[in-house]
Amino acid sequence: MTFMPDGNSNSKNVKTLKIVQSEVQSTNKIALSVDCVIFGFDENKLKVLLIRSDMKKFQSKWSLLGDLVKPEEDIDSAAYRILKQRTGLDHLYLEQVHTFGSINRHPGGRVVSVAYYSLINIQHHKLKILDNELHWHDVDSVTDLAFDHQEIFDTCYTRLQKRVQEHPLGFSLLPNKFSLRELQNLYEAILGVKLDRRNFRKKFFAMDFLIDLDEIEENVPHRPGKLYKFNYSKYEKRNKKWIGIDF
Amino acid sequence: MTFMPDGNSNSKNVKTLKIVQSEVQSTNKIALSVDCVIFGFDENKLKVLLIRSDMKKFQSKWSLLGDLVKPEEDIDSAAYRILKQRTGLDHLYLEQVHTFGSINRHPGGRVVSVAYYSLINIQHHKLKILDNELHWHDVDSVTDLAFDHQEIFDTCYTRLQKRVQEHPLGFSLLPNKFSLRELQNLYEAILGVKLDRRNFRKKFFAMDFLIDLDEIEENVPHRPGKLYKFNYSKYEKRNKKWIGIDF
DNA sequence: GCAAAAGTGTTGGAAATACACCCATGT
DNA sequence: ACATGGGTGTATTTCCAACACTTTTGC
Repeated sequence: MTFMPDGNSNSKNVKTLKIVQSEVQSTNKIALSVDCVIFGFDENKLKVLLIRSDMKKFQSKWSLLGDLVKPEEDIDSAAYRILKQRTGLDHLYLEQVHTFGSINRHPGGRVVSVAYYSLINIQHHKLKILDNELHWHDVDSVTDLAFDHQEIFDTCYTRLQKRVQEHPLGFSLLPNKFSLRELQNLYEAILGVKLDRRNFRKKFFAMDFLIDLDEIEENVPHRPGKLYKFNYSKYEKRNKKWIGIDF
Repeated sequence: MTFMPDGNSNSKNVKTLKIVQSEVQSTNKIALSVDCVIFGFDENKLKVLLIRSDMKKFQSKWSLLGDLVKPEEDIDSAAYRILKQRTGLDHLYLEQVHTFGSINRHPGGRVVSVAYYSLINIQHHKLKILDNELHWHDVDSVTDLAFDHQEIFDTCYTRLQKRVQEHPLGFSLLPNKFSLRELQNLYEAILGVKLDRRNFRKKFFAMDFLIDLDEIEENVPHRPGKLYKFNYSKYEKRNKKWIGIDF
């Protein structure tokens, strides 16, 4: 990055560290925050974690989980910290999506927010902190969030829908052992479509990233399905060539 | 976004505007910048605009075009401003890619940078401002940039390679009227591959987004090719369904 | 035995790939 | 005439979509 004071077109324009430091200090009137869109999957529905806004102005509205980034904190670390504080969880899939920087997006002042999304397995981690009515909402019912959180949510949801088709993210929403039916329900919930069961199975078996655990479901009121887990190490070694122009 | 002072677990935690404002002000010790990776295409090579770093510490290194975001400036606007200042151009394709926020990425202090990339047609806009040795570099020769600009560049280049296959971005790098050979050269340069000429043509004709201008190239030392332009309005009306799970 | 979901194959069409020859122009 | 790239067609393969019946288990 280069600093360009207005009107300065001198080509011998070299700055000492001290000059740059004072430029940085005089310009840092912008606060930085992180907002997390945390997706989960339960009862064959895609869910998202929301809380009641703790700002008076948005008192009746739902809001994403976020916080200001501390001056000495990496932004990715801030996202992990928020996840940890809100869900008690570490080591989750977390992806930066977009940075929202409209001037008036936040009533408290100029706050630029970096949006992340994360996927967590609802079964494995019951929520322990329930402040501000923290709980899971069906993604379909998410409307009219506080701040510009609706836009952030929509962006993250769209990103998830795209990513889940290109990368095996979805497995982190499922139990360690899952049936193909559960996997298909997950994809149908995320993408909002119905898929042909036979073709779905064919596709996943052809990928050859599922490990047959030689176990079957229990306590289901019908013929139990076989259980699988995802072969991450095999997936990591694959080298996909991705040339395919298609608008 | 929600503010969560450490240790505060009161579920009636509602904040007035004044409280939030003071929180924002006490935390805004982070400067925000924008860095632009500006791609062009010339002589069948993909190019990128770089300048010499104007910081003493990186004096011999090349650097991306960037600047601090002003406190009252939208981040997208800042990116357009930088483009305008550096190239004299408006109304360009510009896409936000990623935000880089490591603690020590900038020697002048805590600076978080939002990366954008842009595509411009080198033929149409000769550079008029040449401060800091601004000029076009072959993307293949870009190494060892100042700051963390190598990482930013790599991220943007990878993003371009992906996007150009899904959206008709490439046309903004070409003249208004172009031959299919030029189009293919562009794709080959961006993706770094060789493509079969006949299949390439078949694919683009099948898409049916090219308008045949009934004109031919001039001053070429061989049989001249037909000229086309891209049918943006038809492209906008298309509704692509994009279900296709494929890791 | 009945309900409910598991499991399994085939076929036809579409799209991608591989590949070779003639044509138009400038020199 | 020749060098250069423009322009075209076909055969093959691969992938995807559509579609129906039998099997296993719980009740």
